[in-house]
Amino acid sequence: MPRPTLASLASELAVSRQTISNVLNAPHKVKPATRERVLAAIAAADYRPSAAARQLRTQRSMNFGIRLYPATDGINGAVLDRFLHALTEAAQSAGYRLTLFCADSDEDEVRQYEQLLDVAGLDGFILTSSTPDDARSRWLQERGTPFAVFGRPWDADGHSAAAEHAWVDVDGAAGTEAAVNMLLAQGHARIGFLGWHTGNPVGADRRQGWERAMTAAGYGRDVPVLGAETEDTVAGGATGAALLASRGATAVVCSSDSLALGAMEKLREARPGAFRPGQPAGPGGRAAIVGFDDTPVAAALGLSSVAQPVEEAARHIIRVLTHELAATPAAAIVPPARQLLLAPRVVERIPLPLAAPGSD
Amino acid sequence: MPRPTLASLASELAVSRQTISNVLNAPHKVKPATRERVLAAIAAADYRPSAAARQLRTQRSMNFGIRLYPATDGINGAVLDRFLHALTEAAQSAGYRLTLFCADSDEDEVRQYEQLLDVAGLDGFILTSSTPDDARSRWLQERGTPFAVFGRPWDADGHSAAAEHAWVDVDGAAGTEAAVNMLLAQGHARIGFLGWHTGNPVGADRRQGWERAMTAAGYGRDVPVLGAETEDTVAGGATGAALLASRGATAVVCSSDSLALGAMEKLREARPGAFRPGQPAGPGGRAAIVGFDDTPVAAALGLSSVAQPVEEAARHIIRVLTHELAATPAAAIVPPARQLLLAPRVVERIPLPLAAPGSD
DNA sequence: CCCCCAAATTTGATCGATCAAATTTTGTGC
DNA sequence: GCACAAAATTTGATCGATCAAATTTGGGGG
Repeated sequence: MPRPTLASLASELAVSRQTISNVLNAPHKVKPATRERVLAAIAAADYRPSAAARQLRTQRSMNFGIRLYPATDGINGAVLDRFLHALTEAAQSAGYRLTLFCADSDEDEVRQYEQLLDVAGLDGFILTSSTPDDARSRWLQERGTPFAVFGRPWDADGHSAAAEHAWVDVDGAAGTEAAVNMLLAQGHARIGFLGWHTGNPVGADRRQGWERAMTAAGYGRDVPVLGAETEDTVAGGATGAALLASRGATAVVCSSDSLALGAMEKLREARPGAFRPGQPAGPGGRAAIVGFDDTPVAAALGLSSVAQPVEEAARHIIRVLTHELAATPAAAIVPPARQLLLAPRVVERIPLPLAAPGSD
Repeated sequence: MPRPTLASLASELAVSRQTISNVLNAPHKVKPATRERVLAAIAAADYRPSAAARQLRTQRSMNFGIRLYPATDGINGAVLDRFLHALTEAAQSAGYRLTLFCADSDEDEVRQYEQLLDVAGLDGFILTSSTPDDARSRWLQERGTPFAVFGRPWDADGHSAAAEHAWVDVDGAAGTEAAVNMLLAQGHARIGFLGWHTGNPVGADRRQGWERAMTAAGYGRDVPVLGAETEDTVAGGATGAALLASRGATAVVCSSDSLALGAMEKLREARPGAFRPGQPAGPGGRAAIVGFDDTPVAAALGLSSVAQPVEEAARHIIRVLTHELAATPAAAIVPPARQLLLAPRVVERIPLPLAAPGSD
């Protein structure tokens, strides 16, 4: 038995195609009695309208596109993983689907947009990283294609910029600030920061939170001494942490879990005492390290880390996009914020006592 | 200016719709001269056929579906990440797109199949894990929907089973076997195995490779002593490794990088000497640990690991699916293997000397 | 009981492609 | 030059939905 269509259902029910269509798309236009009858038949026949036919007529594919980046560093990639899952879930429950694509570069990405818009008729895109003076955003904006970015817009100098388009981001500075405050509460004073040596504005933002918190606590003069930058690797974290330790840091806030992992490994066996703050930071009085992104590695090793509310970010992005695409007379409902900065939260953990001195 | 359509292009060129359609879908039916002329016009107008219209007529969406699992353990999740990327890339260059979806359970997954087939007209599915006596495979098989599985079929008892459907898998046993052989070559003899305590057939397979290699090397009598099973966490790895060490193991092959990470952490500071094989395994003569999946964490920490050729697996899956969906008269070309077991390879690494004794 | 207006329902056209069949063009042999 | 098949091209119908306009139904007032 072939799949039911509007026409087949209509003749069975002795009503017209349009009535059934109205039951689904404009129920108020149908008399309650018929509506019930039609709904029952729809359920009985397991009828589901064809997306292709609908798209052909309405020019809506109910599909968003998202670029998949090559898995560079799976440690941090885990964040995007969670984001993608949450996005899919949110899209699905809003009646949208997600289409994946790959691109070699940002220019290629724009080429893919063009293709996907023409061919698949995608209704919008989700960008998962914003670059300074982002050409992709500009292209989409000019073309009038709905899109939302996970990441704030940055101007060419790496400063937070104003933009028309929708975005959601996590307030990195607030995250490092909270991390510093947690460490201060634990009795630390000489709190270092280990960041990236790239000009990445995201990194600069995270560093700023540390500076702000340190200054507010009256340790502003330590800022020039206790900040270090390196490449975003475990080895870089180890080297950087050693440097900060030699400068007297008893705790380190890092820009990533990779760095934090390196720092943790390095400091695990460092001279006892050197990292002992007023109050012990954890078993064995080891240095306190805080990472960023709260990746599974951090969870596995008992590393404190700043957690981004990516699920919430994803849900909001879908909310904004679907609102934008909704039928116009939505004046009644409150539109979601087109620009939203979410606060992260620090996950405090006690390091796994795996290799604690004296254990076997 | 609106997007060009077959009709608009046709009237411009003073040929019929069908001729242009033929140029794209059956070039041999068109006289070379007209073909050139049409192709030039297509390129000039940047014409791209609408997937929705095409799908409506041909009942082909050029779209595969794949379920996204919640990111449970990002350490191992990184493998699926790479797989997904490779899949997207391969699909894209074959002219297909990938649609994501979420499901709460395997039953819900089948419900989603039904929906996606009816509504979006997906052409096939890719399953990324096979369970013993898999109900999803059975459903797809019965319905005649094209699909391919990343993972071998297992019968209800957890043994490798025969199946009609297409699948690709990585030979886990061959991987652990190779790992053991590598360790043997390094001079180790008492090589332990640390696996999962779940009845998971994938884990059983990996354990078997170890047993096989140990037996072949004449250490068969050690097998009952040097094998241990625990939960798949870093903590489990630490505990398990300690146990195996106490039984005299000088090296451990693990079922996952999580376990290996725990083992490595634990043994990093273990009694010197206890883990020193005939030939030093690495700096400081520490125990040799081999993980599984070659996740970024392993790379970051210098942990040896068994690497799965997921990219190749992904490409093959797309090859099989596209072949299945290709126009029937493909008798001329060699069909790709519908069932394929790929060999993994051991990535040998020297542990990062982060916390080597005597470093600062 | 009829007229009128609003509510409910139906009809015909359309989105943009492909399929199947009809038509025109081309080429060959005599 | 002509008949005739093969090659090339065109025409009309169709996939399954929605839009816009036309038609039918129903209820209230005079």
